[in-house]
Amino acid sequence: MPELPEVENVRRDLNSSLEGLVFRDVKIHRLDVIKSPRRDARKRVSSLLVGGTATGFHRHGKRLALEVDDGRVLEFSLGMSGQMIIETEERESNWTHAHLIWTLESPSSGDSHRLIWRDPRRFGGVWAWPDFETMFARKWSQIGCDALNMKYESFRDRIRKTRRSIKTALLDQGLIAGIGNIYADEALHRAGVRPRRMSARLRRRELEAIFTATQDILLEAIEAGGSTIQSFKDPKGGEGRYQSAHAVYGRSGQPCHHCGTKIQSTTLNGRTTCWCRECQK
DNA sequence: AGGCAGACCTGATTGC
DNA sequence: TGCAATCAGGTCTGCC
Repeated sequence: MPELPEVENVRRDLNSSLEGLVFRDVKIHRLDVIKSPRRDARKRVSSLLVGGTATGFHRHGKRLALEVDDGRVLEFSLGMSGQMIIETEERESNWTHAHLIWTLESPSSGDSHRLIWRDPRRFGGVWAWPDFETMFARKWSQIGCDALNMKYESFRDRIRKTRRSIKTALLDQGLIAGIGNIYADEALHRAGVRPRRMSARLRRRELEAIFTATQDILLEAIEAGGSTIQSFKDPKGGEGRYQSAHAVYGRSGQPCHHCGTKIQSTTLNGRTTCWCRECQK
């Protein structure tokens, strides 16, 4: 579900709510949500940040990581339905599919909080790492550069050398990390480029427009709290507001806001794809 | 190389 | 109201 703007909102919420809190305890309700590969992972799994103080809140593309003061890191991929939930003592709910539940404590006030990893569809996962550098070397450096933390030249070079459609290329996390189905369609509409255009044949002008549109839309979406289509909620239970700004995604058959033409919809690489045949060439 | 179908899952929505 | 079919912000594998 969540793309870069949604994950960034989760990161910011965790940062503002959990920084400086101590992980006191964790309850593991489903061990198989932890995907750590190494044999010694079990030792790390058994503690899962417990005893550490939350100090780092990182994101690369759609991936998220929590770091504690002794260096340990937990990496999260939210998949389609992964959710982080922060609750205070007074407001505890009984969540279904709550696979991991931490208790955190404020060293100054003594207040306690719960952090819940919930993932009904279980397309997401959690990885335990000894430190940020190891995670970066083995995981984050292997995926593409972050869509927001990217130079135009690097974007251009990556897109130019593939013969796939531009939409497929934008969705490829190995090229550029963070863009998913919503924001790929939205960026291509704003840039005026059809999703099936071959990446390697795009003009400089078009590549620049796609780059700019991507960055602008991701930033606008972050500021709007992301897009809530069915189920996205930030850690405090809030919904995104960017879905009302969508120009094409989820608007098949409705008039284009710009020219009034009916928004088209098709399937590209198994993903529903929406575009305007007048605004996009 | 790249397109495509299918697999992994549950839940919300749609249509009869 | 109920029940089945369809669809979903994501990856991954394996086949042509």
